[in-house]
Amino acid sequence: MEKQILHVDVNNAFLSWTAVEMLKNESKIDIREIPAIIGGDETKRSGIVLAKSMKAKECGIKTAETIYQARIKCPNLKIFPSNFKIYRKYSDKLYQLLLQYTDKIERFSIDECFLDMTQYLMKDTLVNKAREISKRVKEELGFTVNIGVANNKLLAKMASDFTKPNKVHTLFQKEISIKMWPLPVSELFMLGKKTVPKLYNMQIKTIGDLAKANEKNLYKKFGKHGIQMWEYANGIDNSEVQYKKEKPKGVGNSITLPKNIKELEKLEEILLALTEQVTYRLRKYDLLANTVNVQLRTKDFEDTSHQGKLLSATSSTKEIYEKAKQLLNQMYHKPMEIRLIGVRVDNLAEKNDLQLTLFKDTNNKKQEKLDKVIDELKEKYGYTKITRAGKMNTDNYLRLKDIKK
DNA sequence: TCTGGGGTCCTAGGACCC
DNA sequence: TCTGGGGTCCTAGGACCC
Repeated sequence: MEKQILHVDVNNAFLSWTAVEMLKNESKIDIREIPAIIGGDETKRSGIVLAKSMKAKECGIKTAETIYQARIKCPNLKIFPSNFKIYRKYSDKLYQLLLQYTDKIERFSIDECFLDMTQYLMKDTLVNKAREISKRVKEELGFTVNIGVANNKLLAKMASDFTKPNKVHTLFQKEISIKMWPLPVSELFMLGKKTVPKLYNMQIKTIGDLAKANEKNLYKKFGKHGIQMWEYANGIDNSEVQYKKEKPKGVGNSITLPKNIKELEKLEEILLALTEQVTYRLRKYDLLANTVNVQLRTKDFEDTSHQGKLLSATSSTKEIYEKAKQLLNQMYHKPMEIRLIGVRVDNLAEKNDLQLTLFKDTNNKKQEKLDKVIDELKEKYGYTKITRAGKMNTDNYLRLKDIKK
C-alpha cells in the first residue's frame, strides 16, 4: 500500500519562536518583519548565524555563516541570542498539535516532523489535512510552517523546502519531473558541499541530470552514497516514519573555548566538566557506554579524535572520565593550542541488558551511588552549580560555570 | 570579535584469526 | 624459501543533517 507522508517544517524556527515569545512579552516589534538573525555569542567565539528573517535572507545572509560576515552584508542587522529552552517549548506545542492527526510522528529535529498519514487514503483528503494543520499552527501557535505532501519521506521533505513561508506543497510521482528535476543538484537532500562540485565536474548540474545519470558510474565514483543519491533524484525512498521513541546511539558534549588553551591540566579540568554532562544524560536514558571518544580542534581548525573501548559498559563519571583523560593524554602534544574540546560516548547498551552487573564489585556500587546523589543535586539546584570537587579550585570552578553558561 | 554543537552513517586500513 | 584470502573487530577521519 502506498504511504501518505507529511513533512512539517517550521519556517525560520529559532527566529519565529523568538519573535512569538517576544510578542508574548509585550515586545513592540516583530523581528520576523525586520532584518534580524538569531546568532551565537561572538565573545565566546561561537558567532554564527543560526536563523534569519526573510529580510535578512534578502541581504544574502546564509545560515551558519559568521555574524561578522552577516553584519557586512546588512549593516542594520538586529542580532538576538539563542535560547533552547524556548525552542523546546514551542517544539513540544507543535508536536502536541500534530498528535491530534496521528500518533505516527517522527521528530526529525527540533523543528521538523514526519507524519505517517496513511490512514487518509485519498490524495485530496491528505492535502486538505495539511492545509488544516498549517492554518491551525498559525492561528493557535503564532508561527508558520511549510508542509510537504508526498508518498515517501524524501519527497515530502523535498516538497516542504519549495517556496516559503506558510506553504503546502505536494510532490507526487507524476510531479517529480516538473517540480524537482529542474532544481540544482545541491538542493537534493544529502548532497553537500563536498559532493556537489564532483557532480558538476561530471556535468551533473540539476537533480534531473542526476536522475538520468548512469547508476553504475555513480556507484564506482561514490560507492553506496552514489546509489542513494541516484535513488533520491528519482524519488525513491522506502524508509519508514520512525515514530517510536528511539534511544540515542551516542551522547556527546563539546565546547569551543573562549580562548585557546595550551595547558594540559586546564584541558583535563574542562574534560571533566564535559564528561559530567555526558554521563548525566547517559544515566537519564538508562544507558551504558562501551566506547569513549575525545575530540580536539586546534587553533588552525585541525580536528583530531581518539577513541577507546571501556573494559565493560558503564555510565560512571569516574570510569568514563579516566578513559577520556587517557585518550586526551595520548593525543595532546606540545605546542598544541586547543580551540575546541569534546567528549562523546558510543556503542551504548541498555542498562537492564547488562549481565556484568552481577559481577560489579562494591567499589563500583559506591561510585554508582555517588553519581546518583550528584544527579539528584543537579536536578534540585541546576547542573552548573554542582560539580565534582576533583582538583578544581574555586577559580577554575567559576570559570567552568562561565564557559558552560 | 571569522568559522556552533548536537547527532548519524560510512569507509579505509590495520590487527588478528583460521 | 615466499608472500592466499575471507572474516571480524577496531579506530580515525570524513560527509552530511538541523
